Amino acid sequence: MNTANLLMDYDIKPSVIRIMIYDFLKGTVSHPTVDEIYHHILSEAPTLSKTTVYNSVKLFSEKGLLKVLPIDGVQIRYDADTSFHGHFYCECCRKVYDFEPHKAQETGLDGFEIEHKEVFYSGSCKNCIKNN
Amino acid sequence: MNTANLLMDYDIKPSVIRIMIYDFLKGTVSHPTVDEIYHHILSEAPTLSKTTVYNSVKLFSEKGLLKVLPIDGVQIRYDADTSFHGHFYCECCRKVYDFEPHKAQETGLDGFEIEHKEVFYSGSCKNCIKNN
DNA sequence: TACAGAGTTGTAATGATTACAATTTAGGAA
DNA sequence: TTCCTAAATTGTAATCATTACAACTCTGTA
Repeated sequence: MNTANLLMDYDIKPSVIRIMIYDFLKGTVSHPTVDEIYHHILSEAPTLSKTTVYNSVKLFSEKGLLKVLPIDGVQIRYDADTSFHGHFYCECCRKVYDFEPHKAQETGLDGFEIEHKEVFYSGSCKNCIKNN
Repeated sequence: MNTANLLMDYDIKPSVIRIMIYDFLKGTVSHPTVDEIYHHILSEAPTLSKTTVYNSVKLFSEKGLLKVLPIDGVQIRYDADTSFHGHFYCECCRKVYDFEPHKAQETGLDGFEIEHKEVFYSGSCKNCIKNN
């Protein structure tokens, strides 16, 4: 499916800039930050504002089109692959790798040194559901 | 074990303030932010500086005494329970709950509405290990 | 008492993110 | 086409968590 139709499926008006941002995210495995998205798109859209990037990724994630990865506590990263998978953050080179966490043995992390494991879920807790 | 000895076991000089900070973290299940730690300890130690809290939690986490939880991308939270367990972030009330992720069915989240699941590991990747 | 090192403090700087008002763009109606 | 309206985009300023850094304080020891 082309990106314009995909965005419309998610109730997002497919402007040129939004398509460029989404295509960049979809075509990379590096889980970019806003700053990286901004600098990449800037070469094709010289008048791009960083605010537009923030607006777009916020809209995309609200509509469920992006995963938000607050991995290192400094910059938020974004992932266009919304299927369930794990993320490995290398504290040395700061790259983020995908892996498959559901097996008994993780696949995709052979030779990696895992120092910390975190499982984060989010949503609404019982109390908040009751009070709404 | 008392806190002073515990800190020494982790190679941390047990100053009064460090003991107060660790005891507060150990005695709560709320996974506090630096700001929350600061305001809580301030009533007992009126000259406390927020920089000291930052220094202390940084030292503790480097020594492996605290888990760092960059859950919401805004403020980092800290957890004195370093055993493996999952964290559920309620996007409504912003509380963080512990749960047990290793069973087929998560325990501790009955009645909760899980909207997002993230699995984050960190450490050193294969390339960085090879180059060191 | 004097000294050294670590702990603590306060201020200033950094940097990601957000708020907001102004400007531009796109698309429909007259 | 021209006008109009709403949404998209832009740029600047503000916010806020975190870090850098230099000054000060405390503790223990010779």
